[in-house]
Amino acid sequence: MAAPNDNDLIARLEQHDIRASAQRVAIARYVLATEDHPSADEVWKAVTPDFPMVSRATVYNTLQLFTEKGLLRQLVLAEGCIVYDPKVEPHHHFVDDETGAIEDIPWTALRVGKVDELEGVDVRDYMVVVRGRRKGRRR
Amino acid sequence: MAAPNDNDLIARLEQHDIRASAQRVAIARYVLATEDHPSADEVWKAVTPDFPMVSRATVYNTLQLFTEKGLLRQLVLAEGCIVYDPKVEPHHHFVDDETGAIEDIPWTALRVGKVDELEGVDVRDYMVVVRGRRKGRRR
DNA sequence: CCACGGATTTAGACTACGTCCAAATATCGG
DNA sequence: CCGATATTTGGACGTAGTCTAAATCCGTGG
Repeated sequence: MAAPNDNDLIARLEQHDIRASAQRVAIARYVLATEDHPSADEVWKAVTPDFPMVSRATVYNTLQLFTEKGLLRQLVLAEGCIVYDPKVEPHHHFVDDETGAIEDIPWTALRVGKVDELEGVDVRDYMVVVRGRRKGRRR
Repeated sequence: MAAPNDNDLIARLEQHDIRASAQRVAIARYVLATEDHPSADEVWKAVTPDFPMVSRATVYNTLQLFTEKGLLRQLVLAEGCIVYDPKVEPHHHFVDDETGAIEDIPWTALRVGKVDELEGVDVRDYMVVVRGRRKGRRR
């Protein structure tokens, strides 16, 4: 992931049908190269020192645009954003894309293998998170 | 999940070393019986109509307490809490419990089975979320 | 070269959510 | 009943995210 130069970035944006404005390139420079998983606000904070006058709204809009165009993925995994589950035994979760509702999936409904082969980590807990939509819903 | 009466709830709290105050029972009444996966604020909003003067701080503290005592689980899955990932191809994630850092796990490092057997859902995407701590870290 | 119109960006107001703290209150053991 | 401890309170505070109307940018056709 060698730091791409701006021409590469611009080409990449245009391949995805995105007009390459200065702000968008500045945002892409950071967010397309990072190993982190930044929140929108973290992206804003990271971009701002180099490009002092990007407004928050632009960063939020741009990240949304990049996601629609397939340059980024949104993960619902932000630390500090907690939801409580009264079912304490292990189970998996389904998240409905339309409503955001979270539903339980029984532990035995899915099979996960090779977790014990992961290197360098003490696993406390794991689960599968499935995203999609429920079938047979009135649209 | 027949609505448990207050005596059951009180017994359950005490089994977990929690003193059963009126506020705690009111919170437990909702959060231990729900099928939803409410955020702390949603719990507060749910409890407040029946028990008008519970402060937000109490709800937050109590949920934290219930979690420590094993009555609840915290899920980092709150809708609207988004983090961006420039790696758009499928992969899994590891979340470090100490730092909250999110790291990628290659798709092939884990094996997930039976996803296609899930009933009633169109799966768009799925991943394993592993939580734990990295080994061999200076503490 | 200029003017036009759509695309993009902007500042800042606004809301929601979560944290923190010192003071008030409730509860328990003796 | 008393004092000590546990619990709750309200309200101030900070941060993250949304929204909007106005300003600006930029490619295109004339």
